[in-house]
Amino acid sequence: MDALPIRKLEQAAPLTQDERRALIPLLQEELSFKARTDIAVEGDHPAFSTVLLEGWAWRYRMMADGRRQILSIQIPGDWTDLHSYFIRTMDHSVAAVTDCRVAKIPHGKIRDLIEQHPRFAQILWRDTALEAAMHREWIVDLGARRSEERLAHFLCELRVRLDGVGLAQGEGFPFPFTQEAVGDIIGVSTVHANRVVQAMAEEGLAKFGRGVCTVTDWSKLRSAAGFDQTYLHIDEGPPVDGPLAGSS
Amino acid sequence: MDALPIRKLEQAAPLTQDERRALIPLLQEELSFKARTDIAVEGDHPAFSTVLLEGWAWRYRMMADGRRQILSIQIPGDWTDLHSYFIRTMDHSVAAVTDCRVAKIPHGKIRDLIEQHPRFAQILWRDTALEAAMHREWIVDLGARRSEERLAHFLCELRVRLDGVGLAQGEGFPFPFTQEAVGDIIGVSTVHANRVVQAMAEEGLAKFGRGVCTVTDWSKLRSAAGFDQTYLHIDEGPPVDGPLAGSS
DNA sequence: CGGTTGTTTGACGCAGTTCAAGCGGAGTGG
DNA sequence: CCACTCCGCTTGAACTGCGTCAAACAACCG
Repeated sequence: MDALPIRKLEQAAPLTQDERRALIPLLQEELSFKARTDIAVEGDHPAFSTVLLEGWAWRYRMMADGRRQILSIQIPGDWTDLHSYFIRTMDHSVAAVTDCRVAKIPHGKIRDLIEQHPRFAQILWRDTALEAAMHREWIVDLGARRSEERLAHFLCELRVRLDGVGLAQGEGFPFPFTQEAVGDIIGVSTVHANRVVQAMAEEGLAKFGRGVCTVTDWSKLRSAAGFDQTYLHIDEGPPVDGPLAGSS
Repeated sequence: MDALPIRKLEQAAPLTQDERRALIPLLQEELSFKARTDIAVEGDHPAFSTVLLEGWAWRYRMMADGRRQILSIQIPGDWTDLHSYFIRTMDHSVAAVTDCRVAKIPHGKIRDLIEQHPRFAQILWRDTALEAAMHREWIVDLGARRSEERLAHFLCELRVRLDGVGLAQGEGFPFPFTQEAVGDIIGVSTVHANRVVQAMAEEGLAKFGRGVCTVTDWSKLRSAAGFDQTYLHIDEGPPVDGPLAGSS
């Protein structure tokens, strides 16, 4: 179960036995967060990074007048704030959506890990690049898709990512979001989020209930969303002449 | 002039004489692109990364029905596709906005550079993290700000970034975008982009003309945009216990 | 069983889109 | 040097997606 972060990193390239042995101890120090509490807050200067072991989290940004924008969703295996390794000041907050367990990894230990096993720099860096790619897709969502496409696209992304860590079973998958949260994800008001949700249920695209989303016809949802999973770069393998090529 | 990419990397941490000597030869192989031509296209598998030496570029994504979303703006000193070092398939395109000169750096040479000077992994990785931070800000823009705030915010970001590489002089700065492009940046139609541009001129926030944007009252524009430059992480210094701390 | 949190509905208004046409400046060819 | 063309900018009018306000309802929980 807690090998999840490792399994996720290995999507880039298998780890050697040595690398694995070096990484595992770093995942031992755990923190727990209750649902709806902050893991890191805008303005903080964290001295450690965290990896999500269990539960859901999100990045978000509050504006002066109370508007909130959710920036990305974190599922088990994701690094919740790897960037704090490079960037001193948090420019957004991270919160637990459900109850969470995270591994706490002091920056100094990441530094040591990379010094002793330089390939980790590349592996973690790739993770940062993937996160940027997901951000770009959200920019396309918010800038160029209609609200119903956006929600459909979000569901597609979520399914593929959950699948990657074995958390989506068949048609349904966990969906721990209120409609207010859905609105703040796809950039519409709560009222409109409700209408989009209902419209999608009526069209037979997706149903929501008790923390679960059920999709009966994925290909229909995919085409409604215009979803193309290239940007998630799953099972793609590294570039031919790239840093991780040797081991694939 | 061509030391720009180096100067930009040194915002994170000064390079040693050795590192500098290793980096400079990589910037020697140049390519030129005419305005409005593609530097890299969605679906490509680039074997090299590029750094912008002169001119402007942008990342963009086309959708099946012709909608276009611009994902980020590149100015001299920026890496136009560093991520292709890790990610085999381009999930978006990069185009020259004006005539451009870029340095072409084969992935193998980046690999060698990092092997011989491991600190470059950290320095370039930080660049990727900064790009992700800018993407997040655009997500906030498109999801939670009104169109006029968005344009104001975009101008503020641009000014700060241009300032960082010495390309903004006083009140005015180069602004090589058509109104159609402005619309595709801030996620509105061309017609509406025109109305926003005019409204901002009337309110005395910003004037546009002949490839130049003029802002007489920056503090006014800043507050109209709700601009806070934290997310650009300029002059912030690295985290205390982070990888680049020793040299600041 | 009352309070709290999340969902649903309706009415109304506004921000932004779409379509369609006209305008002006810059470049090009005769 | 003028005429033509193209491209980008501008304008108006009708339309629509989405926001806002306000209220009711449903579910959960102590």
